[in-house]
Amino acid sequence: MTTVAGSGARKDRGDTRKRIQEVALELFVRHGYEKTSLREIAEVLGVTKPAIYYHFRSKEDILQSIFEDLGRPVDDLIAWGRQQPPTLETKKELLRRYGAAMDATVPLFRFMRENEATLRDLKVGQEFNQQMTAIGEMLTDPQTPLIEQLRCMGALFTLHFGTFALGHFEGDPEVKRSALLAIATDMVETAHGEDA
Amino acid sequence: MTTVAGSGARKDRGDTRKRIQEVALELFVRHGYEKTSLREIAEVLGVTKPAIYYHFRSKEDILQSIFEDLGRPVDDLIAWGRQQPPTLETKKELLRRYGAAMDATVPLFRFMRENEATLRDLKVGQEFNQQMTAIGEMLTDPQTPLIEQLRCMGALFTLHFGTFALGHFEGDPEVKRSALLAIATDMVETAHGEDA
Amino acid sequence: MTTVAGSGARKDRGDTRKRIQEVALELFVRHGYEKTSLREIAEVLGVTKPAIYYHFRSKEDILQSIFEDLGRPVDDLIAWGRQQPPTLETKKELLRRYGAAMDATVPLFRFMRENEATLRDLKVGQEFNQQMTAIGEMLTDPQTPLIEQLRCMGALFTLHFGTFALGHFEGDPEVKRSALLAIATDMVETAHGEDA
Amino acid sequence: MTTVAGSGARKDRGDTRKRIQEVALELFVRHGYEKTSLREIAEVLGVTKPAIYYHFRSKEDILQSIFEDLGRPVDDLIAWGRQQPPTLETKKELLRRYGAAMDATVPLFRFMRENEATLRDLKVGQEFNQQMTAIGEMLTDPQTPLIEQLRCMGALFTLHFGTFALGHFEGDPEVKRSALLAIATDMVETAHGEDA
DNA sequence: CATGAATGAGAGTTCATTCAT
DNA sequence: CATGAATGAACTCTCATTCAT
Repeated sequence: MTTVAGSGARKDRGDTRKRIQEVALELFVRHGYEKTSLREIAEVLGVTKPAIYYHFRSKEDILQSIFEDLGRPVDDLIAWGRQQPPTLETKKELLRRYGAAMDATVPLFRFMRENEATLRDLKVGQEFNQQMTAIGEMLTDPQTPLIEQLRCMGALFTLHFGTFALGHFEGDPEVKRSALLAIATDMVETAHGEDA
Repeated sequence: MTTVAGSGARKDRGDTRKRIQEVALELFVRHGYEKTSLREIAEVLGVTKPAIYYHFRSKEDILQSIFEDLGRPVDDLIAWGRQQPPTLETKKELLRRYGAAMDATVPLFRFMRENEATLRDLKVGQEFNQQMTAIGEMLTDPQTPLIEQLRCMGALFTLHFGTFALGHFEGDPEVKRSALLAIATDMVETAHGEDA
Repeated sequence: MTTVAGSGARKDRGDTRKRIQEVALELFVRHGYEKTSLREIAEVLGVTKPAIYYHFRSKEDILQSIFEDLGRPVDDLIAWGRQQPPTLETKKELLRRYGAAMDATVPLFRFMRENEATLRDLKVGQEFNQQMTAIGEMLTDPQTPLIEQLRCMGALFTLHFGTFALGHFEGDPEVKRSALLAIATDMVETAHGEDA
Repeated sequence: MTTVAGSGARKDRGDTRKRIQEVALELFVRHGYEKTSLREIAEVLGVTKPAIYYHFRSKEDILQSIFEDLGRPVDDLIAWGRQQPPTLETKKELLRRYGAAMDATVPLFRFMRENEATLRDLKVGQEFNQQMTAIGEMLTDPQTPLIEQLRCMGALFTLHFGTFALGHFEGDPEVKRSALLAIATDMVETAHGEDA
């Protein structure tokens, strides 16, 4: 009935699953994970709750799947970092790539930051924590003085949390982003004893 | 109704209210605000739920009161800052005092950071956000180049979020704290064109 | 629609229907009727739920069909019994054949016994109850004293429920079964005033 | 408001808990455990579902509590039996008392029998099974021939399941009960080599 | 014959909150 | 000050069942 092949815009295809992820992430970001109910997600999508359960086994599973799809860039980044020599150049590249990865998935990162308590005992939250920790470890060299380790960590925080605060400042987004990266880079250079 | 400071020996010395706050904060920090139920709080305290409602009008009210009591140092800090000239020295002192205020109430700050999404539409969360913003504004001078504004903000982030990460590093807590403060101070000095 | 006995090589030899029955009975026995979901049955079979609905109109229909296929021996037994004279010899033969019928379909009987409450308002459960009652009536002669009627009924219960308890005793299954039958036979003989 | 001490019929007292148990048992017996919903129980009682949860932690907990209250007689019986010598007289007394215990709690026993599959993986069901097994073991002497062991078990089954079937027979309930007990007693006497 | 996708109904459970006492 | 008892609303999740394909 609703058939006919042709070109165009079908009501749904196999994209329901993806639409669930999109809507869920949007609502998770807006209201928080706990306060977003499946009823709400279903309502926005115009389907019923069980329809969601056809595609995902549980509410947590929706989140999990979002992370698996969107979190990959950071996973890749970590894998890449582990194969590089721990030089200053590597660290600067790490920051550059991390900033880019964040930028591509700001909502996900915002969600992570804002729901830390909730995610703590959700499998997915622990994985994310490990990601952050892993990158932190690549940036900080245990051989160096404490203050320099902390400075590298500060570089990461400046970049990470600063990204979310960029909205408070005026100017071209691209310019703001590279300014932020420049600051973070300065910090690791300072930590390595170079002149800024 | 509200506790009177005044004189004497009250039946339970009015500390029930305080105990509720303490237990609540501890559980809020541990499990998150949403996932902490009043039943749990009451159970830990060994009282019944209505007993809590005698002291507080709602769950949110408990949180509110905690902030009013514990968040005052930051309020005071902001008030102080507003009366100072916007010099480098002021900024350095701001960071120093902010670090000290955090230190005195780490759990509260941790809770804030980890429950941002939840708190966002709770009155108290907005107030906190204003606090952070207010301090940020005192540190950043809109007249200076964007990158230096961002650097000052990075100093705040480094200090703020770094505090929570200090546990990952070895060493005397006092030493770690002052190292962190030194880094933040470096950053605002750099922003002001001074040599680090 | 319904399977045709007839000739030839069907694509999947019509055994899908039978496999559904087998798996369903096994799960019904293991977890109970209510707690066995069609999803579970479908999963074990490696097919989808609608595939089951192709063969059966409803969950209850699956059960119904199992009974029609496996419950026939008892139906036949009842038909046979109704054509015999109500002698002691007939009763002994009834017990013998009932024991044999049970033995051939222990799982079904076990399922019946363990899900009585559930089955009560399922058509199939009522039919089974009528079976039990019918056999009971053939064994008990309303003309005889109450105690002897009860004794005959006790013979049936001993045989029926004892069968399920045989696992608790050691020994050759065949030996145990005939011992049980012997006891039941003793009882009806006693009821008929014969020496055991 | 609804106060006033005096004699009479108060709307509730502390008996809500007991009323829940009564209604629940009645519905469990009538429709089975699984098919009885808390909504139904609440509706019959004229309260809301959470009211039930104030008194019981879960649906299973309701059942558990019913058993703890009503199942005690059998527990006591088992305790008593374990302190007696394993004589014929003891066994006869066991049957007598078991019959009496059942009679006092027919609905509970009926419920057990009819919901075996459901209860199997509910803690309470396992406990009940142990009860039955315990009494069976007191009646059967492993030293005697298999057939006599089975006969004793048959005595228990006759008494147990016969009790539920008594409704099918006419006559004074008291008379029917003692007839049933007499049959069971006969059986254990026969097993002990005595003349019936 | 079979599947992917969806639905309506309802389950058990928990929550913040409110009375009368 | 505090309790016992209860409520309304909402939650996550599961079920048997039904389509169009």
